[in-house]
Amino acid sequence: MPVNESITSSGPTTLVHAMQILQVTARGGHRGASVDDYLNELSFSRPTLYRLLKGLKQQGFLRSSPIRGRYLLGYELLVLGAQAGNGAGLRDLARPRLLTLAQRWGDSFYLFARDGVNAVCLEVQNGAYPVGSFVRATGGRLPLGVGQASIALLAYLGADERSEILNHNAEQLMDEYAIAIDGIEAEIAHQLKHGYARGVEGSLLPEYSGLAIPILDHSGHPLGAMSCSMLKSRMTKSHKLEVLQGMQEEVAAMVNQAHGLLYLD
Amino acid sequence: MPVNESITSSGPTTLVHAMQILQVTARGGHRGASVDDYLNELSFSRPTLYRLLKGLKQQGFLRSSPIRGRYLLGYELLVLGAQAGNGAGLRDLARPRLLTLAQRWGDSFYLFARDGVNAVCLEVQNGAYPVGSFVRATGGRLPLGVGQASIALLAYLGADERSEILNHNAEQLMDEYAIAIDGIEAEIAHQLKHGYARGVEGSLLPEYSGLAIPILDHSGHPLGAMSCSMLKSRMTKSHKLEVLQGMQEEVAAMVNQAHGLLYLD
DNA sequence: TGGCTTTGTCTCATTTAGTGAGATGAACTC
DNA sequence: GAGTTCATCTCACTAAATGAGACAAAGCCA
Repeated sequence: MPVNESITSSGPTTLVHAMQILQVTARGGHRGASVDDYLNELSFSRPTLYRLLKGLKQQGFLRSSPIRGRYLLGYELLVLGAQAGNGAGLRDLARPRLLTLAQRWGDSFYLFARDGVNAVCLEVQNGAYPVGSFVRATGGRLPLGVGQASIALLAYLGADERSEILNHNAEQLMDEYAIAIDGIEAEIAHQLKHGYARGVEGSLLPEYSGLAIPILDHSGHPLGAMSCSMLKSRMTKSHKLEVLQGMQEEVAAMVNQAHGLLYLD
Repeated sequence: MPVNESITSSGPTTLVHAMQILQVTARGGHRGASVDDYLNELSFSRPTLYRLLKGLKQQGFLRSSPIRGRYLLGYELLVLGAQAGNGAGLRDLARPRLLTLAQRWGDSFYLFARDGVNAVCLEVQNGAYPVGSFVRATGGRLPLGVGQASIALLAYLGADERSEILNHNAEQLMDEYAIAIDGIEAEIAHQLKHGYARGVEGSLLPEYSGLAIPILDHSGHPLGAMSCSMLKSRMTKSHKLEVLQGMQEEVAAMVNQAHGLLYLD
């Protein structure tokens, strides 16, 4: 089965091929990918494959597995990935704060940013209590509309942009998450009125609940969102208010710090 | 000033150029890089630059900054980076354990793996106490020889491989860290005798101290190392023993889990 | 509003530089 | 030591990336 070509479509073919190699490797998880995996899934010759593998290895984007003939993602990606997740320096600022929150309340806290029509998870900090979430780890992506953080992000985009995104995601939201646009718009209204988001109930993860608040820059555009997730049974009125206040305090402090940092060019 | 060409030397030039673009972008931190940055630091024409930028953007490896004409690392790198750091599935296993340790003892705990002649930090979990460390975050790299985790990793490599690495790093270790090979070998001996590493005293970070233990696979090869760092004043004999035991328990549990996971093909 | 700067795109000729086929060498397995 | 798979090499070929410079578009500042 050839790799999905709709995503990795245009551009210099060498580049596309290289990225396809990385994708195939990533799909292999911690076992990586074998020469055959590449040859089966991709559509270029073996010498070319080896040339690219060699190049990617030299750049640190791949490394060879202890198992001969298998390849793993290289640590250079780790460095770049850590950088990539630090958009606006947000991640560094958020990390210790998420930890504080998780330790204090025992729930799990997240930092999200917008990535096109998706929300991408920049950082997770799990607490002591068990938790179910759509994202498993840093780097996880969700279509905007799923989860409370999505709502917090969507609410502060322009109306046109928002409807464009929702329109784009509508089918997927309904099919995969059983979430209707109406529900999302209702929650956006709730976010705008009360300053926090709760997420739309879908068919998945019915026993979990969460909260999210946006992280806005000085002009009101969303830089990201902080969210938390917990068992519904833990979401008592008082706990909700406590956690919400905790999150708001941390985000306010973050934004202050950010302003100190962002504007010294 | 052109980008360091010794690292990014050979391979298909398109690939090299693309990676150079990513490196330049990464160097810009959360401010990314501008068209001029690329044109100054790299040696290809503007149309080519734009073609590559476009390609990289389509692949999700770059995104354009809110500031026009600047580019940031894309979130695809985040996904790949998260994967890359999960060598042997170790990171997923270690993450909650590092958190437990950090919460329990208040010190900072790390997961390291070997990356050629370097040690790369796969995960950090800071505790409540302030801490100084050579690595600031996930993705940080140190020449093998620096820090306690390095010792733990080096100790379980073959003698020939070890001396090759030390030979390679010797100059840098002395110049940048004021660490002598003799000292490293002494600490390796200590690791092998007592099962844990303490790190070699260099001129940097004199007020901090640490411990590390290796994470070995079934055949005794090092998969990684777990380490901790703390103010010297906190390193009492009893605290040291407690932390060490805590780390050993967590690593033992990890290795058990790993064996359960790694061998079901 | 209008001129100015910088970003981004286009065209086209040039030729580099990546490509495929198949053979060969190296490493590990049984 | 035979067999298998991984990795490299050579060489001719031409597809495909490149550079120069012109052109279009988008902010910016007065």
